[in-house]
Amino acid sequence: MRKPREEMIAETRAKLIAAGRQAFGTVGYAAASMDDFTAGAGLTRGALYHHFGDKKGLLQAVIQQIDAEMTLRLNRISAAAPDRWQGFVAECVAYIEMALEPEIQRIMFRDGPAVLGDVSQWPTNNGCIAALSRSIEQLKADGVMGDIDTEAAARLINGASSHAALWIAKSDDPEETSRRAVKGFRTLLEGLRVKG
Amino acid sequence: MRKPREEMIAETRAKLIAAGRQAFGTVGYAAASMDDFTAGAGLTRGALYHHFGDKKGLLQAVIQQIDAEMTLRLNRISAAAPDRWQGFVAECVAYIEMALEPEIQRIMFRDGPAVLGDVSQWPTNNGCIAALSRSIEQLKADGVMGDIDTEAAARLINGASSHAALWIAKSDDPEETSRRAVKGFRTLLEGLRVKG
DNA sequence: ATAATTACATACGCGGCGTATGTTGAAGAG
DNA sequence: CTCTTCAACATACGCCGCGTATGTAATTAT
Repeated sequence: MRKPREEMIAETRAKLIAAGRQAFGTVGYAAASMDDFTAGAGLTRGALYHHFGDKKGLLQAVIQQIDAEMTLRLNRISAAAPDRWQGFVAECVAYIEMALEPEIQRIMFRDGPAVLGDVSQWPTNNGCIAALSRSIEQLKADGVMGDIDTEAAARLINGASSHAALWIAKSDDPEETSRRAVKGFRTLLEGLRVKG
Repeated sequence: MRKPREEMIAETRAKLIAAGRQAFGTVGYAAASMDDFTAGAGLTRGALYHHFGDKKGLLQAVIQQIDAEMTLRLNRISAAAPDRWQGFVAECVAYIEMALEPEIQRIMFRDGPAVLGDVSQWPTNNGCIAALSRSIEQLKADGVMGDIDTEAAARLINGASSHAALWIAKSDDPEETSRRAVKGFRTLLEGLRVKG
């Protein structure tokens, strides 16, 4: 075995990220004790501080991982659609649905921004914004979407989506609320489409 | 002086809310030490626990106060507009601008949701959502806005606004970004307007 | 082979939160 | 008017969690 060392290190990092992700996603960032969830991974806080600097550093790594997964899912969805507009709409709806998952909601839309500031602002994890922006750019090039600032549109849609998800998740009847939200969302997007 | 007692109590409550608001709005909820900011108000943590139960209780009171102020401002703005549609747009733009104020941004859009969950969900402080909903309801009745679920529209617009504010506040050039955001936002709203 | 660095674990102190326990002064009963 | 009671705070205590400083074993470099 030439380099089991690096593998062990990567494994340790992965274990810490997984443990943190689990804890952050369930009890939340503030209530997650580093002693507890590192012990759960068979490690100590020493390892965490060594690899990630501090608790926020680990959160950052967790967010980066989740963002990558979300971006991948979004890209697959838009690629599978019959045309660009439908792909775009499907992408937005999927974004809402992802935001319904408790782990994503808690880490990406709640604790993340609260602890690290606006997460989508950093260079490392703007994957979802970037994915939305690319779709919008293409739609504008195709003449399907009217004249609107690309990044502004991406941000606004992103905000509307995440808030819609919060609304749905907190409602008494998530199923019904989800239908209302998605319907309203489609109407909103339709308003951006060039009429033909 | 008939009842200086109740006045003293109300004053104490107001002092605590003011001190908490100041601390939460500047250093943030998590970093705000109850010992510190209560001492700054000439009180102790004992008074805080007596009146508000715990730290979250105080945050709740602070949020309620700010929400009332924001609602008042929104209502005045929409009332001063020449027609309902312009009033609605002005209301939305004002909402973005309010969300730019550091105190509002920090307390209402960051720490509030992170600590208490979706703030707009509670009965006590959905003032801004309610204000938006009323405007939308009237526009629909006037035939100016198309068929869209009122609450869904209010939520989506609310989400887009607050996210836009975050984007602006964090950008390198807030002035320029603000122009882009507001312009994009107007375009988005225009898509909801019935064409005539 | 020894030195130096990496990858963790252990130990310590500090600050903050929540609670349990005073203490004071005002309102109500007789 | 006095005594009781209770509200409105202040004080005191213990626990937990974070960050850092330090220790240690294993790997790499020379």
